Amino acid sequence: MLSKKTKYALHALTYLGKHKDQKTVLIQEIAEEHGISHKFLENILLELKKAGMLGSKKGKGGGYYLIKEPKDIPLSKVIRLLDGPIAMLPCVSLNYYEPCDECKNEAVCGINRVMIQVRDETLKILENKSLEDILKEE
Amino acid sequence: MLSKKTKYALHALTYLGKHKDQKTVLIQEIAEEHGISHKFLENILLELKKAGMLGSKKGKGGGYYLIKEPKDIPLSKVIRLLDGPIAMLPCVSLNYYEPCDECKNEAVCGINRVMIQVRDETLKILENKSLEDILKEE
DNA sequence: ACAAACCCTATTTAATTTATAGGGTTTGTT
DNA sequence: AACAAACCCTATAAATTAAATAGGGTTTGT
Repeated sequence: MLSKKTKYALHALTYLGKHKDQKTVLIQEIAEEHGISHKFLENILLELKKAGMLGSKKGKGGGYYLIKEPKDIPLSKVIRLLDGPIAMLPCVSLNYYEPCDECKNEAVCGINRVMIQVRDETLKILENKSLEDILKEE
Repeated sequence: MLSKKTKYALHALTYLGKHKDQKTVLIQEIAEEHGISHKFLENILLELKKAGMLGSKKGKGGGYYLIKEPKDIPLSKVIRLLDGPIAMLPCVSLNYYEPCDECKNEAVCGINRVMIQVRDETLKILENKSLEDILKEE
């Protein structure tokens, strides 16, 4: 299941997507809309900004705004950023690889092989769904 | 990522699948093979048994054995049993549904809609991969 | 009778996630 | 130039969940 961080991120991105005619949107506004703690959401928006999905403006009248087209923000990117690996096992993760400690020999592990297939097929899904798909449904 | 419980379950099932010529296999044997605590694994095998995937024999000379054909043990079943929902959000889970508490109106939530699609496609994958696929790779 | 091996429930420990705290920096307005 | 609004950053605490341990109970072959 997605962490709250990722869920909040998706809600925030959706909100920003729906208000992209405005120059900026306040953290407070998004937080209130979804009942999220201001400070917690702030950390999340910061991460999204560092990852290049959002821009922000400081000072009075500032706020956040989408810096990319919704179609260029795939779910895979958001999930990886806030939740980490998409793969089901560390030993098949493309971005966060680590050996599994209960696995004696990865080279001959059937679980590993099957999970690589699962990962590839799952990635196809998550790379093809974007913020745009969410916005189209609202 | 899969929990250790699920990983251990998959390793145990694989081990049992590779030894299905024997009548029974000891917990201890599987535990040692993969460096798992005997007691922790015991709990997991119990769950697999209650779910109808394994049989067991008590007393001296007893142990566990596969009660189903490997092709009839889909990954989706193992994951759901030990890890819970496959869906990414509680509000789109088929087996463990719960409303999302940060969602104001599920009926008009684009995230919900898209995650239903993701769930359906993910399920296709996990229902079509079975223990047999793992065994074929070893 | 005895010991091997599964069966069951409860508790403890460790890890991770979620949330809070507290100040720092930038910038528009007066 | 002062002030306040609003983003920026790091560290710590609280809550939740996952992982492991504990301790005995029951069955069964020899």
